[in-house]
Amino acid sequence: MAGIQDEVDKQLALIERGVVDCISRPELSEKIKTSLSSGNPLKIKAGFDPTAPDLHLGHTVLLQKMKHFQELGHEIHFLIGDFTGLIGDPTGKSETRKPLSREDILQNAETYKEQVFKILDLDTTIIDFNSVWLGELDSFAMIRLASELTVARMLERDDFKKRFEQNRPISIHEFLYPLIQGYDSVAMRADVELGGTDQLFNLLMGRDLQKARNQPPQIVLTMPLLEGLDGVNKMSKSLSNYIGITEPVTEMYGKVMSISDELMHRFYELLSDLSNEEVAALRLDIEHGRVHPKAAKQRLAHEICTRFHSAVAADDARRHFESVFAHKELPDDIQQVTLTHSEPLWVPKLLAEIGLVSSTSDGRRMIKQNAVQIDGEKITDEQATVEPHGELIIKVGKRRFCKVVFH
RNA sequence: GGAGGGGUUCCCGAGCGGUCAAAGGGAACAGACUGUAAAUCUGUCGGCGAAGCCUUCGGAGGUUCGAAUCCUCCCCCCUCCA
Repeated sequence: MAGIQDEVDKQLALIERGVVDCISRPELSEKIKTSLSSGNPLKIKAGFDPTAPDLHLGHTVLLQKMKHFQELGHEIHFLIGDFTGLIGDPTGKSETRKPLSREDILQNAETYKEQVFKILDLDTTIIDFNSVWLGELDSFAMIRLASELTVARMLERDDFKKRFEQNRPISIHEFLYPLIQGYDSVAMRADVELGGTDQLFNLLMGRDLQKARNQPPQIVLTMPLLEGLDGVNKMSKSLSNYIGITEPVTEMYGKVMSISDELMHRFYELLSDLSNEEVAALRLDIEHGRVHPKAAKQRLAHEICTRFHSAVAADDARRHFESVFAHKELPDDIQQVTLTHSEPLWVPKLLAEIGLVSSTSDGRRMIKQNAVQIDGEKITDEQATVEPHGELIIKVGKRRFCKVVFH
């Protein structure tokens, strides 16, 4: 019997790592114990909204936690909210989101699948679509569901409460969203549901509804939200402050290197494999000047790139980064454009033509701002022209390169 | 059903007959400083081979020498009362 308790404690330790809320721990402990003694794995649910076809590092915080459960032998359900996506989740932004078409959702779901298994184990992950059971829910059942919850309870949700107090609109269908998400847990008989801290209300809703139907309530675990590249807002596609897990390795490496030092620690905390102690130690080392922050960031960038690409690719990305930005050399995979012209070319026009700037006006501006180099020479005259022969290496700003070949 | 508020350049948001390509902030971009850090400072931020011209202020018309600003109709959003 002592053996089981040890195992329970071991599992709890891994599961609780990085978790913000756990509701509730005793129940979780109990569930694990039951699972161990019965040999039935726990059903772990995590829902994904099918709006963003690209998973980013923010999502991986949650996926890593799912992975932990998977490693412990539990049953992972990757739930794609294809039905809820039709409604539009009111979460976050205080305005209603426009619903997606059926085609979009399916398309997005496919893309999700391709990406999820960079982290989760393909063979033991179960992918569910909530349209399977929600599509069958008739108006009757819907009304019954709605009767299991009060408006007052709904208004406890922060987002709703604020809007209600400020006399801003709340559509009825927004109430339906948490309700339906909760119903998913009922339909799935989930043991545990995972989500970001912003999902707490919705996750608890699952517990309420399960209780209303005499099911053992699910354990709710929330994970911290990862900040985006700006270091302020949460990482999200719509704010374009994200690092997508399918991005080219050099992009990924570069983006990690561009984050602030403060944010780097956060990334270490939430994304790296280092233990909390190691992360804290690293922070101290940097504060005391024993480790250069840049080195620490490189290590982080390398680790992340390795996870989503490979160690070799990460090495390459590092070399690329060093040569282009530290030594200001030209990248080797420079984009090439072939042009045919007989007359001398006005530089702003050329820049626009090859897409390095958005218009000749923009090109003029770049020249005025000393941002344009041709064959290593800075262009200072807006009127400058170029002979249409041979090859030119053009650079705009720090990161825009193009090789032009004239025919 | 009744009363009122509003739609401005990527976003927020001023402007309410000429001096408006439109204040201010944010984002973004460029330059300086660096570790492509961050922060900071400076500049740019509709288009055009350009000290001039052209297209923008929800849509369509109209008044005027002149409209983002006034009028008419339409579309959309919001609030309050019932």
